Amino acid sequence: MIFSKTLTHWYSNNKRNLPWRETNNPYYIWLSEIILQQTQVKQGLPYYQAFVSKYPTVYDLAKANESDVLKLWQGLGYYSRARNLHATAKYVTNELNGKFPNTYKDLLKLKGIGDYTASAIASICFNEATAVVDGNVYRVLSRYFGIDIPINSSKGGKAFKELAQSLIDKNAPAEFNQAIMEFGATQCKPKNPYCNICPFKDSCIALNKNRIHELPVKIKSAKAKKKHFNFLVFISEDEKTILHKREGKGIWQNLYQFPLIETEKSMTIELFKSELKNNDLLSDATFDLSLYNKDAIVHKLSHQHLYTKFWIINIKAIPMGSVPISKIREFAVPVLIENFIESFNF
DNA sequence: AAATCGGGGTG
DNA sequence: CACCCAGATTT
Repeated sequence: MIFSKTLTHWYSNNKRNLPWRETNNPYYIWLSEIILQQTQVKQGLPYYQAFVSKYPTVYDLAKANESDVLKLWQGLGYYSRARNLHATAKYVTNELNGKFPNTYKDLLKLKGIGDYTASAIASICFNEATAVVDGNVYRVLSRYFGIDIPINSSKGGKAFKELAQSLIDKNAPAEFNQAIMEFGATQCKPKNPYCNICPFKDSCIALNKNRIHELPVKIKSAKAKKKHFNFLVFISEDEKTILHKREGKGIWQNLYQFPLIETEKSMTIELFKSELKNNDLLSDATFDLSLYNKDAIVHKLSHQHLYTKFWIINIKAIPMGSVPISKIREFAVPVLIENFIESFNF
């Protein structure tokens, strides 16, 4: 009780003004929570504004095309969030008559909503006392209580959820949940937290045992794998190119890209010319090949480092599946492709 | 339980 | 370079 009181008092004096704090409408809260998954407020804020502006209600989002939703999501990453967002908007509109579920248990059934998001919506919109556990909560609780169970282990997930649940103010769950996250985000930061002005400085176990820097404990993930991407940037005499939609598993599902040839090693122009001889897109056409970037562009993702070369292919005509170059900015593309499009002088 | 899914930012 | 972010889902 003293913990939650101290926390919410701190919050009342230190909370940021954020647009999703001006409403309890589950559509807006849901939208903000999906956008903010693994995403800092600063990065997500403009996307939230754009989505609210373009899709003011869940009905508007439901009747959009997935390609338009992905285009608005472009650059934010973790694109399954956008696909699930759209699918859930359609489900809520068509199967639930536009009304979001109003309990943790029922919210959990929706695509893209896991324990954290169900707890956030249930508490903020419906006053249900379910504790959120996000990266901020792991950090605050592991430090304050001196807990060194790895936060990304199944044991840690359960332990911290139960601890947060035991601490939540059942009379003000929305306030408590947002307070502990805000506290973790702006005060009890990963590096250089403001312990000298912390309201918990006397009772924080990590601070008093000088363990701030070693908590929370996290199991390390594998290092990223290197890949070599070669994009084929076709340019025909009538100013058309080729874009392919990424399908199946893997990164960037349902986004567009130039035709891709992945190779084991970095390609020189000689190696790549022979690589192209047995390519469907270029079977018996005459073309002129040049390399846009001599040194590979390294695009770093969580689990892959993409060493990328853009190959320019000037060709007389593109028989099928071509796109006017003037329209390529209408497609949702990965940041890697977007950066190329913006820097290349088409 | 471990791997996968992005991109921006910090120290 | 490692680590983190208002996590969820698949393997």
